[in-house]
Amino acid sequence: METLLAPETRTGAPCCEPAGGPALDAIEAQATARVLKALSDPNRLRLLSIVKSGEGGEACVCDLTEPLDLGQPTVSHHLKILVDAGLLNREKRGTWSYYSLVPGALEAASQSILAL
Amino acid sequence: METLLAPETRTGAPCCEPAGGPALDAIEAQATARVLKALSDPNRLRLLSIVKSGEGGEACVCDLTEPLDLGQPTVSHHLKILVDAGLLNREKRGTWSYYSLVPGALEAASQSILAL
DNA sequence: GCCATGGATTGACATTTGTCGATATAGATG
DNA sequence: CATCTATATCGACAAATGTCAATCCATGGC
Repeated sequence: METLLAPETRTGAPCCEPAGGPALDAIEAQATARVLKALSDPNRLRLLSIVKSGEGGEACVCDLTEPLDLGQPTVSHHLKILVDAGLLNREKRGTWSYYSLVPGALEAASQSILAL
Repeated sequence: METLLAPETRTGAPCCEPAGGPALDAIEAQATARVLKALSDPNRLRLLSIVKSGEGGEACVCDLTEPLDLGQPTVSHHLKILVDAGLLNREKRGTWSYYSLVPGALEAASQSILAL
């Protein structure tokens, strides 16, 4: 369940690969696609957005169910997908589960597109 | 690394909402998800990568079928999805169809993640 | 005109995905 | 303990997705 996205499987360089690099192989493509697939649903994008703009950068499920107009099990399911993709963090405090962005995860996903 | 270049699809404000900006609405989320969904398949990522690193930034279907180990109809299908998403351009020259990246499209997709 | 070739389209099929209702679990509260 | 509340998980189901084989459409060469 450790599906954290590989930060720089491409090159050792931290950024800015020049044009003309070799095309990605099947393994890299699959890893990148796994994260982008988690981002490819409108409701999950809204979840991330709400969490990001939430108080203290976090939100609990009860804050997320109503604005999306989805059932609680469905929201929980989407949140699990985002956690599994390494994009969200879950912290349980009392009865509530608080979700927050994994620092740098969205930036890494963004970079993976530019690195094509 | 501020959320720059939020296109005018966002709010009336031109740019740079502070951290507490409003979350995306359903319409924006759907539009962003449509592009990211096109990017959420490993074979399509490889197609984009091969096209990008191809001679003159373009490639025809015959160049793409073999490295992906997929049938020609399947490759054509994926290419259509990428064209429909506004990521690839198709130009027919003679018998061949040449595909090339739409300038700025990948950068825009990348930004749409940061703009969450 | 006829045929070969590159590519798009169609139809079918198995797999995955998004959603919901029902149920289970875990912490708080009486 | 009994119960309520917030979440997670399970089972089901319709819809979407990725793939292939077969077929159709253009274009170029004879």
